[in-house]
Amino acid sequence: MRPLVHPSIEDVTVEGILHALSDPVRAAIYAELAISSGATCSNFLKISDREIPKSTLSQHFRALREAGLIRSERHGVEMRNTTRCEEINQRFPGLIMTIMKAHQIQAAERLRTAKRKPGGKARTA
Amino acid sequence: MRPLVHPSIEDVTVEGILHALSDPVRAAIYAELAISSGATCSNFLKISDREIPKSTLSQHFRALREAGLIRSERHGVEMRNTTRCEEINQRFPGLIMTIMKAHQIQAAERLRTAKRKPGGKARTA
DNA sequence: CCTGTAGTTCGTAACTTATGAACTATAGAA
DNA sequence: TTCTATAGTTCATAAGTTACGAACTACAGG
Repeated sequence: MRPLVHPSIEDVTVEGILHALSDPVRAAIYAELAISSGATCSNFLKISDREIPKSTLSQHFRALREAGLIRSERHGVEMRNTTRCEEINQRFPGLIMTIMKAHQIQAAERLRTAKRKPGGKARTA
Repeated sequence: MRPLVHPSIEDVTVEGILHALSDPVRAAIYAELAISSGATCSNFLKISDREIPKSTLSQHFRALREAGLIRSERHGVEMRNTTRCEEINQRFPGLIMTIMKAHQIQAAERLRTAKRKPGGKARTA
């Protein structure tokens, strides 16, 4: 089994970070990890009311890891994941925090909108 | 020819913004537009030392437009593009600015690294 | 060594993106 | 009005990426 890849901080790119966090599932995982550090992969088999298959989750963790957003370490049979936010914040000040904040704002807004028109989804096509 | 789509600001999503700006060509276009407002599509046929085909450019502009990042208006035979940064900044404070700043930091760093090892590209695979 | 749990890899189907060729839209000249 | 040039869009398709089930590896505890 190929060893885990963790890019060194100089190899972390903005494109990579943005791409990784542009997926709602990955953004949710990352947000959760930022709070409950050390969570394992299968803590996320259910996230934001959605079932995610194990293989898909594994790929998402790989994407986060190879973008340099998280660090994963094997502990016995499971994988402990932690964010690399301090390092990234050194290199790109405020980036992660601002993105997470924006995701929060959006989530809050969605809650409010959902209450008004449940199940709705408008488009100005 | 189908009319231009500009999502209303409430329909703009963080995922959409991140995805749009996670492409280096689109990030470069957006950065340029943020300075020289009103630029046209073909002002970017050459960007960051790369030739971009017209059809590809057109798609990139569409991506930026449909993510809500820019506004495009026909003026005679050409298209004038402007950023929607004020609107977005209202909704997601600091998001765009921080991302552009991070891109700048990275570009500056790349210049420095390029001087040291010209043509190089390392990986911690 | 057997079993269970945690996660990875592989193959493939579904989706996305890049691009050349052909098209539409507009301005200005003949 | 028609002709020509310029700016940009659309379409078809090839190339690349992503999702996910099935089969696998890795480790812990009987």
